[in-house]
Amino acid sequence: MPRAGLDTNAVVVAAARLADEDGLAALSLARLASRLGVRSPSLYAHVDGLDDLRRRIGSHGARELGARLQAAAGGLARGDALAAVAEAYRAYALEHPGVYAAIQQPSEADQAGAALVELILAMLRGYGLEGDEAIHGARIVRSALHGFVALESETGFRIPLSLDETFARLIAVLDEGLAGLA
Amino acid sequence: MPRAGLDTNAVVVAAARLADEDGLAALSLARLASRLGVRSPSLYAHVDGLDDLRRRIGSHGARELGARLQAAAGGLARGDALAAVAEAYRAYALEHPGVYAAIQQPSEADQAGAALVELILAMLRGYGLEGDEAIHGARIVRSALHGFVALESETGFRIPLSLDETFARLIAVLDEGLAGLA
DNA sequence: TCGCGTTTCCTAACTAGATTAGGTATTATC
DNA sequence: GATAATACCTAATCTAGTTAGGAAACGCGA
Repeated sequence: MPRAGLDTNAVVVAAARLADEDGLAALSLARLASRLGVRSPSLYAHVDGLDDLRRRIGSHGARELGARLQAAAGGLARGDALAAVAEAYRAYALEHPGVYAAIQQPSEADQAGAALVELILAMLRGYGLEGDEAIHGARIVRSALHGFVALESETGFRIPLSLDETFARLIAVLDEGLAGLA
Repeated sequence: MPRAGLDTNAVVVAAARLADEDGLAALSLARLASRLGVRSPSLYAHVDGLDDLRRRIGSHGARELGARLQAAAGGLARGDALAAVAEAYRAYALEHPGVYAAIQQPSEADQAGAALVELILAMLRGYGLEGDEAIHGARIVRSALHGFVALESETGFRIPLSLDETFARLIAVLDEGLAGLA
């Protein structure tokens, strides 16, 4: 019988899709294998178990998210850059909730996560932030964006009131706050 | 042989401790049972399975966190109240990482979560925020606090630079921002 | 084209953990 | 002291992850 023709990348991509559809917690090797038309032990040829798979989804996602943010920020500065990056960040998390959750998992030596921070740091230079102060600023931006997005995608916000408006105000508060830090 | 004398509350409390020690993901009925000196099926007399247990840990935690924040805010207003609540929030999450994670799980009709929002809304009246604007403000505060705390407890911040200082700046940014929203 | 190694994939088997069914013994209540 | 409620147990089932070892497809050089 013919082979499925899988490789590590195909497995990770399919797993990412599955995680986005049903949630990262519902991702299992058994379900992934059946979706790929393969038995679960076969996945071990491409991936070193479930933990490794989740880590790979995370770093795949971090790379993808980084590219999106990079593209969004292109050519813009200060408030415009911040707004564009924030929108792109939120959009990615909503489109890819499972992958986004996987990105958050602690994994050592993840250069993709570091690249995200670099990108934000570059943006903060537009606010006149350098050195330690820029790092504080980047952490604040990440905290705000991650918090909003995590609460939004886990139904943490229950009151029926426009989340778009809340997010716009959050960006405004960050913009002012970063200007104030400099 | 004598009984262990468990009830639902004792099970939930022990589970919360276990979750804080080893992480919510590592919480299993088997480990909990063995810690309680009981076989795992016995837990079903007190709790309706692992999902139910996690939900109970979450609402137990939400109640506890709410009480801490309430106590922290007592008698203070505006920036002082905000700083005290923020510190208490962060301290709780660091002391109880497993329980804090459980609080985030979506569970319908959780009046404890709603109480948290009420508490923040009350605090925002000090900033002159009412109605929809107050709700936006509360969401922003929650986003910032949750984001910081989530990243901190999952080792999301890797650069060696004081997190206390970052947190102080975050509070300052929120304080200014809330004042600006009114 | 043949043979060769590599790689993908398989089945069989083991493990741990959640869960259900049904029974026994302890505790509380009258 | 009898009776009901209820902790708790063992036995058994199910799902999922993982390991071991083998067979078939693929790619490549002779």
